[in-house]
Amino acid sequence: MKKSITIYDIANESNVSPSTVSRVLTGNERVKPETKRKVLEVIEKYNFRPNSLARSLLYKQSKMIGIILPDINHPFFSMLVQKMEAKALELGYTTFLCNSMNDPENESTYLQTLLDKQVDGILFLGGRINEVDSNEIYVAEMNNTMEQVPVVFVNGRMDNVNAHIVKTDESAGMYEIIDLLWNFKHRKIAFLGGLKGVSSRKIKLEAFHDAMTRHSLEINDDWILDGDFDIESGEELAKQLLYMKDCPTAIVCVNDFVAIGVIRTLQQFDIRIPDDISVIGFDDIYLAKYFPPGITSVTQNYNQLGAKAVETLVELINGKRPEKEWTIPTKLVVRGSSKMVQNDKSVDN
Amino acid sequence: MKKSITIYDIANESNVSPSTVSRVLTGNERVKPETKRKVLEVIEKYNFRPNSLARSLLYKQSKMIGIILPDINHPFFSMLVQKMEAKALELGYTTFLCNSMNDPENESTYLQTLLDKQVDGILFLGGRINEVDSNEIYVAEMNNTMEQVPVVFVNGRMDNVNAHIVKTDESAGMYEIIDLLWNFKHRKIAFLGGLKGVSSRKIKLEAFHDAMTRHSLEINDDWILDGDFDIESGEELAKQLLYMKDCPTAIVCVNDFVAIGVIRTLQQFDIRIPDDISVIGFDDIYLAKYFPPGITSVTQNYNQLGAKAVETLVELINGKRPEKEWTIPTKLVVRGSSKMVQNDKSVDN
DNA sequence: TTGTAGGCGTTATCAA
DNA sequence: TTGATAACGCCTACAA
Repeated sequence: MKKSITIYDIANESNVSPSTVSRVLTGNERVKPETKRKVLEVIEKYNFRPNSLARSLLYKQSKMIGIILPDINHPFFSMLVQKMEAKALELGYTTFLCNSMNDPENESTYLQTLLDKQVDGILFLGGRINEVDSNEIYVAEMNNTMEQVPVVFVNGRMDNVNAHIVKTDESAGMYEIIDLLWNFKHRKIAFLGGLKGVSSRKIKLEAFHDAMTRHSLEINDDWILDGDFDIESGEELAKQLLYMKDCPTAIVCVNDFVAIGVIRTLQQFDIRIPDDISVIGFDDIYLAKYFPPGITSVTQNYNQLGAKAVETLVELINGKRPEKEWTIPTKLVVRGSSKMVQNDKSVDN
Repeated sequence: MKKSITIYDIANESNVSPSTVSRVLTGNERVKPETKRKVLEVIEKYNFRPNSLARSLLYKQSKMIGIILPDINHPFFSMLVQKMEAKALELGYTTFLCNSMNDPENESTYLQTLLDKQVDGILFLGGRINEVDSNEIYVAEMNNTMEQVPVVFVNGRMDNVNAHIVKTDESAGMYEIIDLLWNFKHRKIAFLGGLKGVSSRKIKLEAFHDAMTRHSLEINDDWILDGDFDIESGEELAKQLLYMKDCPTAIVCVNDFVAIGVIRTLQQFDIRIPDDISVIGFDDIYLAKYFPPGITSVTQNYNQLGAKAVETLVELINGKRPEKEWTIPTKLVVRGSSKMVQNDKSVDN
């Protein structure tokens, strides 16, 4: 099928040596303009391009960055990955995407595959670096990986793994949310969703506690429910909430998907959003703006987050010493799902 | 940083020759159990793994598949890509993702990059293979690419490019939609969205015409509006529709995003979905199920589509002769956004 | 300015 | 059963 053509072929046809062709290709050394022209002609003619595998072998760098993530089908990751790819390209790297599908074994396999393929560095998102308690084996594996190639964690960390970290300020985002709700006179606030033991829930929940306490707001533990990160979970948890005698006036969700589920379920029970209950999401996915009544959410500044992660990794690759940990600010986006509490109204069921 | 360790190191430490180490690694030839054990021990000790670049160079195959697509951030593609990756992995290949961001220049660059990286085959989605009129330069480029490596088009084609094609039966999907609407007694049907000159619009629109004619339904050209494939476009087009004296009772959208936009706008104008107007989408993205009132849509059978595309490509790589063109059936999913026309109701404005 | 030779890490062939 | 050698495609000293 593919009679792949090499510098030797080009050299033959141009009546020069392979090294001269190579020189023309790299431009690192000078070649007589005339021979150069001749060689370029032949290169053009055959549409020749050097085998980057052979080059990588020689240079000991592949100009590839590996990205391990749980699931590209989640808008948070697909958005982030898109930004990362763009930044990597800008810096002369291509990216190698690996969906672990949240299976730690897949993560291990991919980690190994990426090393085999000689990527110059790895960006790790979600999965094991998002577990509150890190599994010893995975810690060992990560550390072993990091001996071979630089690794940057995005929005996560692992105990006993001294990786560089780039993350969004999820805590600050949560403070903003509670501040908003406080200003909107909400005093009865719930926190819904997220898997127990997953740090993106834990971080937000801790900030939730802090912020509530700071405003001297009482925390009702019945209103703090864990589940998962998807729409179904939001629906499920909202129902649980509705069975309770006392209901909150505002619900903070671990992400926008949960918020969507919550909103759907509440509406099915004829509870109006935001008139009866305010609902807040997190991540500001594309749909947050469009899902009626528009979801108040916290944007993770995908562009900055992705770019900084890639930049940090590339600096490490180049032997520089970037910040060990870098935090990207978040920003609250207020939309229709939240509003000021109306004194003349109350929710009972 | 990375004092990369080679079979020579392993050979030295095990007091055998590099070739023996290689034999242990590949398992292609027999080695004395005792030496094998010894070598494996050292391999284990250093956590050694062979450099796959070097292997690829020798084998002239990288076990990598390139995927070029417009934008991973669109649920249609992210879902599809996820399935493709899984299937590729199953067949022993890793995937190399490239977001062209709908820029033909990026497509060209990536095509070249993938060849440079010696991928064994390329899956091409969207972009230039989705243009009704193919640009000559891109045609030439595609043909040139196909001389070097097998290429499979997914849901697209190009004039004068004789590539293998795997696609969903978008026409059949549209027939199903019109049949449904017919059974629901709709007689006034609109078609909204999609860029003119993009084939995924053209195919659906042609099927729309066919199906309408088949049912002897009159087609009102004012109700056939083009725009884009996103939510904003759906909103825009719905407004245009509302300005007209006569309004359809059902709106068929080029995809779910457009449908979401249409539904939003109609609801803002106090038009009830589906009581006043039925709205149909296409693609059955994750959110179609959850966006109130639930969007009736056509699923593209992502799993089958992705798997078949990868299988076809891998067969080509292995010198087999798969079907030149393969069509995956679609399936209509009926949800809350469509219903039977109520005779006692009419929509005027 | 250009050519020769050696090496990047691996595997396959051939000989021992 | 094992080792030496050449080859994959490219690049860079070094020599000419």
